[in-house]
Amino acid sequence: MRYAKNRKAQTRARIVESASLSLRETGIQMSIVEIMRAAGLTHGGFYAHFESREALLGEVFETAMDQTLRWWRRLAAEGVPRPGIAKIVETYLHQDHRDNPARGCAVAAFVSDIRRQGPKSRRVFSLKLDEMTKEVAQQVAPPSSDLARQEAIAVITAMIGTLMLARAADCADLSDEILKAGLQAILGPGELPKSPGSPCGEK
Amino acid sequence: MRYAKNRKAQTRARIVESASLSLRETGIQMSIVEIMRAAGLTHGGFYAHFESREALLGEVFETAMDQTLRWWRRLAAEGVPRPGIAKIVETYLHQDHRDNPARGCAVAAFVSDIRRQGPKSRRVFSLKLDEMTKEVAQQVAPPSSDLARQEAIAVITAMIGTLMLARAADCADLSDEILKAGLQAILGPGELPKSPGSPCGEK
DNA sequence: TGTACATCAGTGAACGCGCGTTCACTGATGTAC
DNA sequence: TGTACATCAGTGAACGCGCGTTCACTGATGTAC
Repeated sequence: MRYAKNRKAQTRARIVESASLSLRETGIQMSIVEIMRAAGLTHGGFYAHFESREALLGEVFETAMDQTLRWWRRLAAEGVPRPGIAKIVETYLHQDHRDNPARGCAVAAFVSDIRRQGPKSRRVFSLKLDEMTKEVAQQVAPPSSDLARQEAIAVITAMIGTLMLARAADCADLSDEILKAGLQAILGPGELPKSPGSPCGEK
Repeated sequence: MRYAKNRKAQTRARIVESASLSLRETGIQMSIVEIMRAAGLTHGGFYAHFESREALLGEVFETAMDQTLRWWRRLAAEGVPRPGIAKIVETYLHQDHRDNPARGCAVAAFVSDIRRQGPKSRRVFSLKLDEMTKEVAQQVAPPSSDLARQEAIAVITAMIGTLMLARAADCADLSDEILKAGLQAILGPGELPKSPGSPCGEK
């Protein structure tokens, strides 16, 4: 071997991470040139790591959803002794998350594109979504019932819908109003959240 | 004039309508060739009607959101004497709407793309969204209060989030479960809806 | 009513451009001696 | 330790393709006589 044994794997991971950011920032029309440049490489090297653009996409869907799932788990752990759900929802519907899509929730970033992907990517999406549902179900009370699962789904869809509309709104007033309405609808009219500890999705 | 006076306007409207369908079915990466072919024309004629692809896009955003708004108004009228909101939500979260995005809700079709549009399109989106919020606020009880507006926003975001996730799910079971969870979260655990009168958005 | 003309909505070939993909090459590094 | 060689991750020019856009042309139709 001419290079440290895991050097190629590290480069590959860097490309995936770069693509994960691009996907959430630019959308599914992100280009390979853009991804590779952001990873500090030139576009030609791409095919030493991936068979095609589509192959990368599939992997990025999975990686990004895993990141989001881990983020939620971290938040839930920080949320005790309150129900973990409150910490998740407050962080998710915070302005910092709204304003930083590139490091934010994967689901909100590409839900609308999944419909048009191949069966493999669609499968991965559904499986990861199911994992996320289970995680959230454990944070609502009472956990582990059919009702908890149904509630978890409702919380997830409400969070995602709220975030996407808040991001689409073009003036801060309307956008903040949407965030607040979503927050209160999910958590009830409790005290307003003090600025949460980890403002954004990653790092 | 060599043609009936409103012939050009009719053709133009046909292009917009074709683009409105394409936008919701294919997404924002719809092509001019595709739109014009669906309108029974060839691509070259496009620039006799629109200055650019972007100009068409802006007009289609507005037209499509207007169609959705009118659809909601029709449903609200059909929903009396029950609160009109029930009719809207039940129809919105019905399988027929989920399975026919091309003729369905404009907001769900392109919320995630609005962020990346120019200020004009973003403005139009926010204005139309505000109109939709007002319409829904009139259907919740008690209408015309600040609380009604906040509730209306929550209903809209929940509907959109639910629909988008249901469309992304790759198996019917999960997708139906999402629709049902969204429905119950918004309307409460009432009787399940009998198949609504107008299954889909348009016509 | 019938014919010649003028108009311009719509056609389709052609353009440049950015994209995904390929490929001959390079040059940094590990190995053999 | 020092030198020659082998490897292959990464480079960058080149490719075909589909896209948005342009433009010279056509042909259906309204108007003038």
